[in-house]
Parts: sequence; C-alpha cells; structure tokens
Amino acid sequence: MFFRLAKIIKNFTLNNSKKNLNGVVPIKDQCYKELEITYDWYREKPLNILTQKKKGGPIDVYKEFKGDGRVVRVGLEFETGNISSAHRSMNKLLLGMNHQELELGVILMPVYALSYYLTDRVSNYEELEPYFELAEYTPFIFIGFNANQFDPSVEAIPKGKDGMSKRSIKKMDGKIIIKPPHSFHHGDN
Amino acid sequence: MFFRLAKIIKNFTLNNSKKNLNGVVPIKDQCYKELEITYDWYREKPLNILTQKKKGGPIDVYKEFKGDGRVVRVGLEFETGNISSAHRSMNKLLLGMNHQELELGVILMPVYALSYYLTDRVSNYEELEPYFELAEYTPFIFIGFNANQFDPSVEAIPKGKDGMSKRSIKKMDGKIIIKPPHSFHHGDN
DNA sequence: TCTGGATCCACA
DNA sequence: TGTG
DNA sequence: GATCCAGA
Ligand SMILES: [Mn+2]
Ligand SMILES: [Mn+2]
Repeated sequence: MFFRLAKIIKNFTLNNSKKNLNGVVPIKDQCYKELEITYDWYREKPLNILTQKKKGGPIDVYKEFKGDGRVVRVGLEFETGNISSAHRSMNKLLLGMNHQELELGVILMPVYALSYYLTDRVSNYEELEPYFELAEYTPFIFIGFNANQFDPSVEAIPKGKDGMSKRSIKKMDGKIIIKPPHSFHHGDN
Repeated sequence: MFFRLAKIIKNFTLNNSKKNLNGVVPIKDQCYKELEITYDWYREKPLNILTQKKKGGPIDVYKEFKGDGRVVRVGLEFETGNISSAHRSMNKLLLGMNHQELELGVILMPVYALSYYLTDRVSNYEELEPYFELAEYTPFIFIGFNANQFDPSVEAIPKGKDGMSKRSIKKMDGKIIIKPPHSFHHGDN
C-alpha cells in the first residue's frame, strides 16, 4: 500500500538575468494553495510538545494518511526563508517525530541552482545536506526543487521590504525613504 | 578534576529606552576578545566532518583542555544572530560531537529580557529552550546572559557598520591578523 | 556561485 | 503580545 | 520569514 503525498509539478520560468534578483514569497504561496486545495493538506499544524511547552509555532503543512487501519501523520515544511531557518524547520519536525506526533517529516526547498537567482542566502538543498545525518534515525525526506526553465526576459518575482531591504521603513534610524511597492505578481503559474 | 572554561562577568549597562534599540556586534566582540586573550580559546575552528563534505563553515570558538592524560575538546558558539541561526549553531556542535570531534558543546546567547532591547529576533535562551532536548544524549551547555543593568540614559549600542571595526583574531591553525581594536563603550564596563 | 551573520517585516 |  | 552585509 502506498499513498501519493502530492504531485505538484508546475512549469515555472524564472528570470536569470542577475544573481539574487527574484523574491521568494509568491513561490510558496502557489505551492501551499495546491497542497490545500488539490491534496487536502492542512496549514499551520501546532505540535503538542510545543503547545505544552507554551513556546514555538506550528508546522507549515500537515496531513494524516489513513489506510489499513492505521494513520501516517506527515509534517511538511516549505522552506524559502534563510538557510538558518531550515535548521529550525528540521529541528521542529524532529521534535514532532521524537514525540510520536509525526511518522514522517518533509522539507521542501530550492536547489542551489535555483536559489542563486532568489533572495540571497535562502534555504537550498545543498547547504542543508551536511546536516541530513542528524535525522539519520528518523523518517525524513528532503526535497530540492528547481525552476523548469530560466529566461532573462520574463518578469522577475518581486521582493518584499523585510530586513535589510532598501524599502525597509526603519532602516537603522531616521531617514525614512520608502519606495512604492510593485504588483506582487509574476510570470506564469 | 575540573577546568574553568572561562569566567567573563562584566558589568554592562544597556539602554532600555525602547524595544530593539541596540545593535549586537560590539557585544560579541568584547566577549571574543576576552576568551582569546584571557583564556586562550581559538576562533573559527573547522570541523573535519564538514571539511570532508566540503560544505559548511567553522565553529566560533574552540579550546582543548588537557589533563589526566586526556583531552577535552570544547566547541562554543556565541549566538547573537537571528534565533534560527542558533538552530544551525546547535546542529553544527551536535555534528561535531556525533563525530567524536568535540566532547562538549556550548552555546552562549542573550536571555529574552536582554534580547528585548537588542536587534529584533536575535537568539535568546527561552526561544531555543524547547529544542534543548534534541541534544539530550549529547554533552551540551546552554548559557543565557543578561545585561547587568538597564539605564535609558546610556548611549545605545550602534547598529550596522557603525558597530563594526575588525580587530585581530586568534585562529587554531592560521595566522593572526592584526588590526587596531575600536573603542567599545556603552555606559560602564 | 562561500558562509555566518545582522537587521527589519508581516500577521497572529 | 510572539514566531516564522 | 525575508532581505541584504561583511569578510575570508
Ligand atoms: Mn512555518
Ligand atoms: Mn516554511
């Protein structure tokens, strides 16, 4: 017996005219919608262990697969935050499995080749890879995804005004210079 | 038999006039200097396991304690980066211990009360605490530190490049680069 | 085309 | 508020 | 989380 966790293979072309050119938010939004609508996964599943400790947030996506009189609970983290954030995601899933709240953990992230054209230092498969062994005795799947195609002429994915962005409102102290936001849309999908 | 890892207790007053007001770089600089100069720790120790995998950087601080015919290798991470970065630090130290390259791992970070007045989302003891159990079977010490005193009238710790100014660091197997230290004064200490 | 930050954002 |  | 920064 086996289940199809999900199958989301979209054709997706990315502007590759410059390193770190594209933002990352619209990518995950697309994937979450598919998981929820097409595959009935749930968003933001809290772990009991963290609820009990009254500290820490939920898991990105969650689904219980039922069959043969048993349940397989799967926690999935879609990672497009900073690579360090991927360590937190992995640790959170490990916590859930260590406490028998999950039977399987999954992390979905860009491969290096893709991340090169996304916001600097976002999570990528290759950089987390040396740490996969920390999940050696835990059911875990690490998935790296790439764009289907690169094309310097398609519209770039817009970025937000977080962190060190020049569009940040605070920017260290006084001088507030906010640039107008662009439409949060991109190419196909 | 026991060793004093280090004892750095400085009086340190922080401007508490506003949330997230202070930068964080000068704090660690001070602590590193003390560990290197007073206690002979080394900076930036690469782990063999990561060197072999040709991926991943070094451990912040490292020292080998010798006595009774054995060596106790201690890896220490001073964490003032984003809380997610603390997960990477923990994972890296776990990797070192899992591979018998370290006998003890230490993470030094602000307690929540202190982090409240530092750059938003920096590492803090309370937020990493729920994950301590991932190091349950590994020799590990988590240390939270606070300011000694809060005073809305002392000068705030600068953020950004204002707080920078590289000085010399002592590496385990490398040369020592010398550069003049910058003045570090926020209140007393 | 490496790597650990430091700093700010959005929304509970 | 706290957390990704 | 998401954006950039600084140094080797
Ligand atoms: Mn999440
Ligand atoms: Mn996520």
